[in-house]
Amino acid sequence: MPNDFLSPADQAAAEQQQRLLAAQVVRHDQLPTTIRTVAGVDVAYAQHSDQLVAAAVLLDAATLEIRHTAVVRLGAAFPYIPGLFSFRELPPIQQALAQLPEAPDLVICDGQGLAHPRRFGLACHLGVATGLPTIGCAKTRLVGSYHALGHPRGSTAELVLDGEVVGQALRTQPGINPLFVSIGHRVSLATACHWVLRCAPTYRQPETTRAADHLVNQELHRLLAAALPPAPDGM
DNA sequence: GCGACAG
DNA sequence: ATCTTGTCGC
Repeated sequence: MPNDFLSPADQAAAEQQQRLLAAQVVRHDQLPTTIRTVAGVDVAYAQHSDQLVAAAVLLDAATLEIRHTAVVRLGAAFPYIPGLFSFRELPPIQQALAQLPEAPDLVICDGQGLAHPRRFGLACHLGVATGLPTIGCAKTRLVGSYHALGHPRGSTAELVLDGEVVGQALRTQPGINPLFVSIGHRVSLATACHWVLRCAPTYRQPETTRAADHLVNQELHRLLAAALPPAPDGM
């Protein structure tokens, strides 16, 4: 019942749902004065399976050390369609987040926030659905255009769509492809970039995403191994 | 009509 | 995202 809005009857209904919920996105800072924990979420799946594996990881915001983790498995209820990504990945992600012993002060998502055709990417959807402050942090662009950015770590370039700044291309490591950061919910674009850069001191991707990615792949491999016929040990 | 298209 | 083998480098 509470998940009805996550499983629209068809594509048109899903898009209408996005237009409706997009009005609820808070684009300014409305998060704790002191951020103590930051969470990462990610999803993985096997091509010939309808099973989605999602993970939520809670990191200490000061040290970036892992404090808690949660992994869940759930059947896919929606196909992957660019622009309707959240209807596929949000259900398992929300379940994983709910399994954490405590709610995070901030969540960094693996996907877009406002940098979306209807200004309602995964990060916005998760934020509005949970009320948590969220940031969109994607590896590639979905919409908008941007100019070349500098090579140093921390260089940025505005991502523009229909004359509106919907995000920022942010270089987290010198000379390495930038990430695409956008507002999810209750976090301004400047603050979002600040936290993504802060969480990515060593690698291109923030530690939150890296930790969640590692967990889902580990769980996926366990699933695949358990599903395959036991290999004969030829000795 | 022809590309582009988060994960 | 997933599939897929080796290769180059710290």
